[in-house]
Amino acid sequence: MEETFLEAVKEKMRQKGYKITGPRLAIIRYLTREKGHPDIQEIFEDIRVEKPGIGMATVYRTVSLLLELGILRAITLRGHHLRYELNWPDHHHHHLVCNRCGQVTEFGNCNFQLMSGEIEQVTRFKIEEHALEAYGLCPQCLSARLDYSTENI
Amino acid sequence: MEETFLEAVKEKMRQKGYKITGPRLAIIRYLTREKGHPDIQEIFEDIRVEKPGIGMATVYRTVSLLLELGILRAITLRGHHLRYELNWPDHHHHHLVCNRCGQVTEFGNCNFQLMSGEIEQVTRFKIEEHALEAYGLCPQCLSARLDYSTENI
DNA sequence: CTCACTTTTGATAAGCATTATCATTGCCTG
DNA sequence: CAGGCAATGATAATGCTTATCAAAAGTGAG
Repeated sequence: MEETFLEAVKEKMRQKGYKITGPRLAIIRYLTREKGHPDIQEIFEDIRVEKPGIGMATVYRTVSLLLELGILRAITLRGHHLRYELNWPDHHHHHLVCNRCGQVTEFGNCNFQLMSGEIEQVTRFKIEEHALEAYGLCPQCLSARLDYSTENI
Repeated sequence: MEETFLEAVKEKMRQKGYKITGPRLAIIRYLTREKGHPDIQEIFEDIRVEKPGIGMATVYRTVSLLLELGILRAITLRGHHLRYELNWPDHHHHHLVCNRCGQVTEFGNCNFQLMSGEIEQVTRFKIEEHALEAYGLCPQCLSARLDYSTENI
């Protein structure tokens, strides 16, 4: 899976005439390993562990290249700074963010298509994509809060 | 409606001990008039028409105050910079963004509650809020594109 | 395999947006 | 209406992102 994806990425870069360099490969490999939603700073720091000489500018340039190629997707949660995730094929999902600890979970249950027809009729837009974020309390913070309420009875 | 809302805002500010000043009032009044989704620069420029002496810092400070009080909501569309809209009571809606011209339209048809139960069961989160954005082509850009395709036949 | 060409890299400077500082102004309570 | 303190506006400082440029590295031809 990871290897197939990596090959597909390389092929896409070759097609567009971009060179497959050490820093770029390191970043792509890191992103296929990392299953979270790192921001640019985290990417930089993690990559530096294995490639100490890498520069911040290269990380910025590589990230925007991968965005342009559709390999990477950017998400903003609560309007905070950008976080990134690989755009795995056939992995439609959305994000659930804990209001207390900030933990991000993915969920796949999305029946947006049930609304989209109606929205298209009302607005006359032709909808191509959508993004959904839900905010609430994760199981850990939920039980912590329940404990706290109990204490106060 | 606008006046009632304005009074409610003032009351909330008084309760929290914030002073009701000229610049703050001007910004709130502007936001109740303006029905779009201005960014901080637009707010600054529009306010300066009626209050030429106002400083950018005051606009930033007032916007974050209004966000803190829940009077204003921030939205990020496509991860671009923040835009703002008043948090009118009982006005649940989402945003539809044109991929070509950037026009933003609101829509109210949202049946998120149909998914939320299932998501809560699967993830064990307690969902409190959600945000949905749809991207596509607005009616104008849609017909422009159709014309264009026709030309190429 | 080597060379030559072109892109990419890393270090650094430059550019913007946002936040902090601080003397002055102006709300608000008594 | 006067005193106290928060808010303002101008400006400096900060921090994130992009631009610049010489050196290094990838690629394709021979």
